[in-house]
Amino acid sequence: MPGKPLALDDIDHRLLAELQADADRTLRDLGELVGLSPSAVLRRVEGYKAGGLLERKVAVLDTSQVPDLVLAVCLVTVERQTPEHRRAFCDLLKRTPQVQQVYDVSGVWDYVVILAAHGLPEVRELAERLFEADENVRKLTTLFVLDPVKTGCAVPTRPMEA
Amino acid sequence: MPGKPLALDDIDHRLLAELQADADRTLRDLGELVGLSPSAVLRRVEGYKAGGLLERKVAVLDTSQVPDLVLAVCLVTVERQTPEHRRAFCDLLKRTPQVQQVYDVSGVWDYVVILAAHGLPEVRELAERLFEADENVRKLTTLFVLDPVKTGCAVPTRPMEA
DNA sequence: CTGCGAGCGCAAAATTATTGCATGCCCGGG
DNA sequence: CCCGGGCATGCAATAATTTTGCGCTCGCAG
Repeated sequence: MPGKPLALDDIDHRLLAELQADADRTLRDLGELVGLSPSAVLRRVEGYKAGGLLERKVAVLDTSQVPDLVLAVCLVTVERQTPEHRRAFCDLLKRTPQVQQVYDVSGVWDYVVILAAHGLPEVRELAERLFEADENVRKLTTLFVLDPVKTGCAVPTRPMEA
Repeated sequence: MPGKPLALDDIDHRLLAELQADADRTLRDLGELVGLSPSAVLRRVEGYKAGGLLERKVAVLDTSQVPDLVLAVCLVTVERQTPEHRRAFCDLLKRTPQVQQVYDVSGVWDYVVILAAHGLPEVRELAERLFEADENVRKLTTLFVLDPVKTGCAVPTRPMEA
């Protein structure tokens, strides 16, 4: 359960931006970057974790170094959106390692799913297992990624300055 | 420049999976997890970095904790794909913090772009600045994210077992 | 059979992350 | 205007973790 005071100052914003860009630095380095002592940085970071803002730290691999890796963007339209179906559908996607991201969206499509598989055959198999086998999925459009121009999950913590 | 021997064994795969799930663990913990001493784990991880497989470690924030954060998936179709335009277009996207991901895709659309902005106005402004202002962008479809069901950048390092 | 080369565990050494503590600052209430 | 109390910080001591050196074992090729 989130819900915390959440009052970030300029240093917090800079710290979060740095951590999202590269979380593999020492507290001392981060401290110098934002003008704070190592212990102060640690206490802030611990605060983010405790408050749930900072979810976790993860390693990011270079997709081009993984042999045969194929990325695909799937646009999915379902028949009817029942709560039960939605839960089952999302749970399956969450449990599937090859499913990188899932977004419930508004508009003509209902879901945008990003897959990361090994070779086209695996993409096809996933598409069948996850979508075509689902009675409730009406339409599926798969866009193959030719080039992952930019990747990451960083989000700006404050509005644009301009 | 990548290009390395790249011969991963079972332990490497498990280690990479663990690091992609949570990179904030000690070498000792990781070692116990895969059955290796801390120093052996370190040497492997250093190897991934040196080979370029492991790009970096990043902090992941809980998007629901960032006030007013709006995610959107943009499907972009361009007029003509010239190398110059492509470079300029991609560079601009790479330099824009609110642009989380960019995929060059095959099919009816040319690019899939994921935006993370503060409030709808910012999304609109970004859409104008990044796409509508570009003479070469012919069509833009924006899908607003109602719920980020699953997020992350983890990729499987080996084919499905089944 | 013998000579590498790769990778490992162990233990020492170097760095870092953590914790305790006293101080300075900002506010709200005498 | 002066007086706490809460809060965040720096510093220094302490606890851990990371990093390095070294000797050993295993698999393979000469």
